[in-house]
Amino acid sequence: MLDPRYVRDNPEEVARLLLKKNFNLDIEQMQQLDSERRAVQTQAQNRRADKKRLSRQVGTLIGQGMTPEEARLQVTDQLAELDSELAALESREKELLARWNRFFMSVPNLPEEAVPEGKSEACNVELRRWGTPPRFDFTPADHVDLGAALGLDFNAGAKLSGSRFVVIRNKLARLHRALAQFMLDVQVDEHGYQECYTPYLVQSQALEGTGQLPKFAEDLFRTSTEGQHEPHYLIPTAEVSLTNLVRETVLDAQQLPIKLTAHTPCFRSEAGSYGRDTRGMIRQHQFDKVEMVCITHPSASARTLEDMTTHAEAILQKLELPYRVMALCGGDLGFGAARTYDLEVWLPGQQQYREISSVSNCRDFQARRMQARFRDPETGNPALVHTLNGSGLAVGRTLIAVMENCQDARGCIHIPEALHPYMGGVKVIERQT
RNA sequence: GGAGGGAUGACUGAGUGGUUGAAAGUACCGGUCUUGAAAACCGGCGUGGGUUAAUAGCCCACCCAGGGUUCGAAUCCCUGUCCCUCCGCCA
Repeated sequence: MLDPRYVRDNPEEVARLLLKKNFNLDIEQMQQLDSERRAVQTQAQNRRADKKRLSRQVGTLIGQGMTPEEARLQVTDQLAELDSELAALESREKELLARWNRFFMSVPNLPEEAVPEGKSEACNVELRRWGTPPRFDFTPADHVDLGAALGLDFNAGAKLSGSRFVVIRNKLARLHRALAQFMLDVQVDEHGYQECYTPYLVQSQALEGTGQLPKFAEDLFRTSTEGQHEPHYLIPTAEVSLTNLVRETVLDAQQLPIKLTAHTPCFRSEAGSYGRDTRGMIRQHQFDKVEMVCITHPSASARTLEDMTTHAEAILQKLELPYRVMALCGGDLGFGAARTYDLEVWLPGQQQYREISSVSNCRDFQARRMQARFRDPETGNPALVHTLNGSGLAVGRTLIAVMENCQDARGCIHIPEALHPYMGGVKVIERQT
């Protein structure tokens, strides 16, 4: 959530920045809702103050020796009047507050000034490249064709669960596991993240904290509401579990930064992406990811975004996979992000770069929703932390990248050296047939 | 699945209808003392919102959440959520 006071005081600037993100802020509606809410709230508060004074009077009168009945009689007339007034005011107050909340919870984060203009991913700006796409003296196959003989089984996935699911077998499954282990080890051992194991099912509050709810319910898988339990949602990313670890806490300044990582499956309904990336395992309902989350002092988040990006890049470099770093334009930024870098890996089968990691600075947007704060030694008061998240990396897509970049003319996969310790001696994945 | 016990401020923990936003302790901040530090002593110390030029005052709300009883609720009643203990079942 944006700081409502800031929005109130700087509506034009806020609207201008939101427009960069393809979000049209209706200033008039916002101001009307905001001022109406405050007006009604002030009135209701004043009536409540009156009422409080009356009940205190009763207490005083009883203390002076009056019987409770007598004392009560002193205030009944005034009270009846107040009560009817209050009832009307309070129901309006409640309704306005709910509307106000819905409105402000649905406004995306402001992009930073440095974010490039642009409506769609076509306007993203390439910052740098690493590595050179491999040259083949044959036509490189994509991971679907390669995988057919190596244990990548989309039919089995469909049989069990429908479209956008996959079963992986044999050495390829081992490679998938090796990648996740390798990534987690690098982030923990080399970059100092704390390894976490977290729930894959969370409650709605957690998703509200990170911004998936209330706006993007259709992207999530929800458990049935059978019984009286609150529904659970499958996490669309470990960002939800890790970031919400600091929800409703006041941290010591010395605890910052907090660096967390976890390897989890992620579940996305992919509503609205029908027909996109239907071939292969680029876009699945279930995929594994190693996630990095940093909780920082507000002054450190810009720097941390750069650091986290290099932490994600380190994985690709160790795997010797060519990639480029993109600064997302305003129109391509996620709901909670103020600034995002995407890492795109080269896929020879598609002859293009495809997203494999996304690193975002959410500044205080999620922190405000979560009430995640630290005690600021300067003021002695709690202040909102900044939150950042990034993939380090998406495991499924990394598997694809390794397959396509490390294939040979026979359709075998040559495992990058960094993974050898994780592959139990296997250096080449041979075709089965 | 059965039986019971809980949820109070950054933390520990009192408090069962009337200036209680809430004792006490810890932590934290300021001061005295000290060469310095520690200890001791004194003082301060919740969050959100409204009003406002104000991070000054004043006001409202908040003792898990939502309803209710009452002139008045942290305290009584109902519902829900979460946590814990014991038994059963179970990866």
